[in-house]
Amino acid sequence: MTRMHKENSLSKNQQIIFDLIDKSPEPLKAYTILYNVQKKGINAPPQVYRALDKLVEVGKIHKIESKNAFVACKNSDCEISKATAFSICESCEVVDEISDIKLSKYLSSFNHKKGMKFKRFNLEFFGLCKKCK
Amino acid sequence: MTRMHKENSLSKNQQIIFDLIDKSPEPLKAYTILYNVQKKGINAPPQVYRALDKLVEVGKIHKIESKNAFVACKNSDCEISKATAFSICESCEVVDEISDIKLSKYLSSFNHKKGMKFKRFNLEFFGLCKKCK
DNA sequence: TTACATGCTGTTATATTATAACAATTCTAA
DNA sequence: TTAGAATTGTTATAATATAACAGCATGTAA
Ligand SMILES: [Zn+2]
Ligand SMILES: [Zn+2]
Ligand SMILES: [Zn+2]
Ligand SMILES: [Zn+2]
Repeated sequence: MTRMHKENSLSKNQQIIFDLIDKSPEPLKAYTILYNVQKKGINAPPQVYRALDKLVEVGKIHKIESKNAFVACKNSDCEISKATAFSICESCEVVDEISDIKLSKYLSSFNHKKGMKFKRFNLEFFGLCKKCK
Repeated sequence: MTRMHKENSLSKNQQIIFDLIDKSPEPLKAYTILYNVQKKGINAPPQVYRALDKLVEVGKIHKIESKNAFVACKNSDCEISKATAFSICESCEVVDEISDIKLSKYLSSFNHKKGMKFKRFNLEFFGLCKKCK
């Protein structure tokens, strides 16, 4: 495989899987991804999960924890995913990444009474989107 | 089974499983729960998951989505779990439910630009607890 | 009473999500 | 060019969660 020199580049499998997630209008589950990349020679779950792990690590995608599904970051990689917020429609299941500076600042500077210093947060809002309400 | 008349009461299985979670200093996973209640005659996963679903629904417990584990609500049942926030230590895995009125109000009144009205949120903070940092 | 609806239970089987373990190859920096 | 790191490919298995069906208890309506 033609490999570029460094840092920002994704490996072959990572790129294939990122492209699929990035094109998708909805969060994708790991096995949905697997079925959709088998034609590209990715045959087994570990190949998918490894790529997903890496993509999450570098902030190219996020995991929607309440759905076990993955979306591409729409938000300059969220400072490597330290501060993520999503709106999730309980009816049509559409997920949008929220990018609200005030919200992000507010939560990033939130300090726990018990002396814990937070490095990261994930926030998931649920409701009905415009179309569904 | 002796059935009480209504509302607040939990069924036998629900009570057994709630008691176990409530006593636990840490979040419990479904199969950990299963192993621990087999002596009480709860033998199969659906029995556990059904009780968990109900307990979540009535706000007696919460699911920590990033860990697939359950904790008892420490916070007057969080208005039936409409507004939950947790701190999670990435080292020792201790989880605390955050009850911060200002935070809760701020998030409950947060409105999405795209016109979505939120009914519920779940927030998970990650970091190192006092002991681990 | 009978009939029906609801909620809980028990059970088997299966679906879905995720990782362990190992071998081989490719990339990168020195 | 060579050693380490990252990535890949592969098989098997672990961990998490639900489908489907049957039974029983309670409450309510006919
Ligand atoms: Zn993002
Ligand atoms: Zn919708
Ligand atoms: Zn609570
Ligand atoms: Zn800790």
